[in-house]
Amino acid sequence: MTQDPPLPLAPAPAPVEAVDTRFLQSLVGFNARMAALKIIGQFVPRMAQFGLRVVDFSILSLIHHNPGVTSRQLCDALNLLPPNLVGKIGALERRGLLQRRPHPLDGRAQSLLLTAEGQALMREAESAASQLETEAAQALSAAERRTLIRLLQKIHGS
Amino acid sequence: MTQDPPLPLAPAPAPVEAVDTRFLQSLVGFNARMAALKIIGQFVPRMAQFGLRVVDFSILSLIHHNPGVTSRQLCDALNLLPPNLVGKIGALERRGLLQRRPHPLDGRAQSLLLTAEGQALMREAESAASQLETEAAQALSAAERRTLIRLLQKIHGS
DNA sequence: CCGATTTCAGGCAAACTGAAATGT
DNA sequence: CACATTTCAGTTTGCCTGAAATCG
Repeated sequence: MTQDPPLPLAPAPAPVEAVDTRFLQSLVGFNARMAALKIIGQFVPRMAQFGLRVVDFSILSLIHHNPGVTSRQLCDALNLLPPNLVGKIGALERRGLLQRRPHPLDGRAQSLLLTAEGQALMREAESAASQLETEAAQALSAAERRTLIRLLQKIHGS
Repeated sequence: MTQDPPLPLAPAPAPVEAVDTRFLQSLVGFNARMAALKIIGQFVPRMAQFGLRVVDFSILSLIHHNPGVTSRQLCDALNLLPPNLVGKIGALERRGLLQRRPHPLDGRAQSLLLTAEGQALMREAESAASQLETEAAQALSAAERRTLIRLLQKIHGS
């Protein structure tokens, strides 16, 4: 069983001056991922000022605007798995930012809501998020930003 | 040191019927991330048929269209760190999909190019990717898809 | 001598799987 | 009894930092 050494396929690969990314850039998924990484890259240090990760901000924001929401509902809205949410909720509770309460209708579930401290933190954090939004999408006009959000929602909301 | 039991802040949290996600949906980053996750979620099983992860597909696609490209150029184009790329390149080389060659101008770098097997695989994989693209963005017209890609590139290309 | 490219080694955080406890 | 919600334990994966080797 002699194994052939891999044959030289091209005579001599000329150095690549600029990488041609046209095929990948023709895919919506590639562009959406790159754009998300860029914006989130700017988002991370802002939220770090509040001691929050991006996912923590998402969780607290949903609880902020939906007092009494359950863990299951958060998992559905944020595309998280229940075991991953447990630790995050626990950490945020130990920091005194949210509370767990028995659910009024379903004894299995827990109602989540922000403490006064959590509400104060989220007012600042959401203000910072909205401000960052205008900077991150600085390359876009207001109309373009609205169009972009509408088209993105057509994808992940379908 | 008596620790106060967390005060009941709201009288009694009423059950949340539908989660209000309007604030998060006002952020470009949130929508871009959710859309990317949805599309990539459809992308993963397709690429698994070729034994490829999404990042492997991106790497092989760039080498396919840029024979002779270096690892450093791939890292810049795909937002990867060099230590993370080494193992992936090595695995793809052991599978016989690509080759490493000495760079003609820079002795530190390596020229990467696909083997005949790698080229055949990527012809099929890229065809599947293009086909999936039309299905994933089914909710969008051709004009909307072009607009979406253009706006996303305005963000991650700036 | 300094910087860039590639590579390896170790540590850290996040993800999924499986299963148990509780309640519908 | 079947199912849903929450939680815990174990495993795996991936990402990042630090440093070595090679070369410009």
